[in-house]
Amino acid sequence: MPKIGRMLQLGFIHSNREKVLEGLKKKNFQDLELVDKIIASDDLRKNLQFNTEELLAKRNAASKAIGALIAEGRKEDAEAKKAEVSAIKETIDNYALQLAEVEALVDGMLVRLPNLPNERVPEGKSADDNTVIRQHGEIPQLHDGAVPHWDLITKYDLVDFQTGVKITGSGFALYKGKGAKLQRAMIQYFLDHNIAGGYTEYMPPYVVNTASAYGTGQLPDKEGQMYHMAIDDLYLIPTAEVPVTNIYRDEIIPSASLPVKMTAYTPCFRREAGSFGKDVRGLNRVHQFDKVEVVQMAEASTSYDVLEEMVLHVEKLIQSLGLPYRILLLCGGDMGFASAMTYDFEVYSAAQERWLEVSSVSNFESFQSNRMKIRTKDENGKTQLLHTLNGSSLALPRILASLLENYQTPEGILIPEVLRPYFGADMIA
RNA sequence: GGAGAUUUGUCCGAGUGGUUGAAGGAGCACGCUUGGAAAGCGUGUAAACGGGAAACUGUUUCGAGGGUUCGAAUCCCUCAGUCUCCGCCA
Repeated sequence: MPKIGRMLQLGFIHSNREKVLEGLKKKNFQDLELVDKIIASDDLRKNLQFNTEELLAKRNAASKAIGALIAEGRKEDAEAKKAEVSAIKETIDNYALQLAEVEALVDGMLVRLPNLPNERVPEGKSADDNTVIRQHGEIPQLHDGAVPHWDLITKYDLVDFQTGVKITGSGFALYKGKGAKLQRAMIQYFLDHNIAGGYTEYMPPYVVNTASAYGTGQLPDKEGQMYHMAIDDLYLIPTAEVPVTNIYRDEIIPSASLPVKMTAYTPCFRREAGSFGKDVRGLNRVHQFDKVEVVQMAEASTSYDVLEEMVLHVEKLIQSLGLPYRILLLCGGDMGFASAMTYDFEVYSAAQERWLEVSSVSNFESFQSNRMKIRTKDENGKTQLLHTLNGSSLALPRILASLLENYQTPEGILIPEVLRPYFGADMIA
């Protein structure tokens, strides 16, 4: 485990034990005893740290004195002093060892603690308990003989799953011809939409180190869900959020540069073990998919305004594609590990007759910035943790699925107006 | 991948074992000066983690980790980044 710094969260846990427990319960976190274990271990840690530092201070003072004595030529006094320091050395080493152990213990427990939900997050155990904030767009009436996207994909030769299996394995799609071009068109259009919204485009590495994966909270929580390259101890990114947020790891951002708004297109890699049936059919769930992400870093006082702004930004994008969608406020039990509040966007997939999640917009408050030490200076010159936020704008495969299904006609698949300049045609026939 | 050089604060840069968290400069902030600005002068200018109501104070940090030593930016080891040459390569 990389060093992620002594967490400021500790002070909060100490003085808000009840609140922390309450929040964890809302998030459906099972291992509630962890909180008291952390508090106890941290008390021990402080104690050890105090004792250790006291001895270190003593040693430093004595060592300085030795230097002075030697300078004065009082060799014997210096030797006597040396013996004195040597005597406490063993104790120091002993303490330091214990301290390191306890620190590792505390850190190890702390990284397993999820973020607390915002007060406004509703109670609930699962996706069934999410709140629909609003719904928009007509559910299209499909013509007779309308089919799900996996059949359309075959019919128009847009994606070749069999060959993807041959090349790699199941869940790896081979986009082809118009299918590949439509992907590229969407990526380009989504990025342009984000740039117009004030986001700066980035092309980050698609592979990250463990420090980055810890920073955004993928580790240790989602260890098994990322592809790991053992030889180099690197991870394939599950989302652009990881490299993009880590751009500012260990940085102090001048307040004049806030909020930081970034966007990036990347492929995303997810192992997603243990799903089956209609959930993974066609493009519903794949191991590698394309996504355009938006990330913001904002001052704590404004982060919930920023969250709403990001929701509107994504909403406009979906609207422009003419897809029926709804926005959900996730309940405590359905939220991600690192999030304090999450809105999910779902588009309607007319032939499957179900909602598909295409975006997730979250405020992480200081959970990620605490791990990554992303800070700013306030008016008083004090360093303050920033809040980090991110959202998909958008995840492509399910958008493609729903575009194909909703826009199918007996003559072919209509391309939404906004994509036509990028795609170079108004129909796939 | 091989060989050599290098890695110091916001930046440049000094520093080969003893008040060095770090000279000097630049930048930045504040103050003085000025009709105003520039120049000039003065002062200040890292973070993390502790103790303390606070003033203040302790520890750690000179690429990262380990070691030697009473004491390390300075010596040793391992790893990483950068640069140059060679090799390989889109």
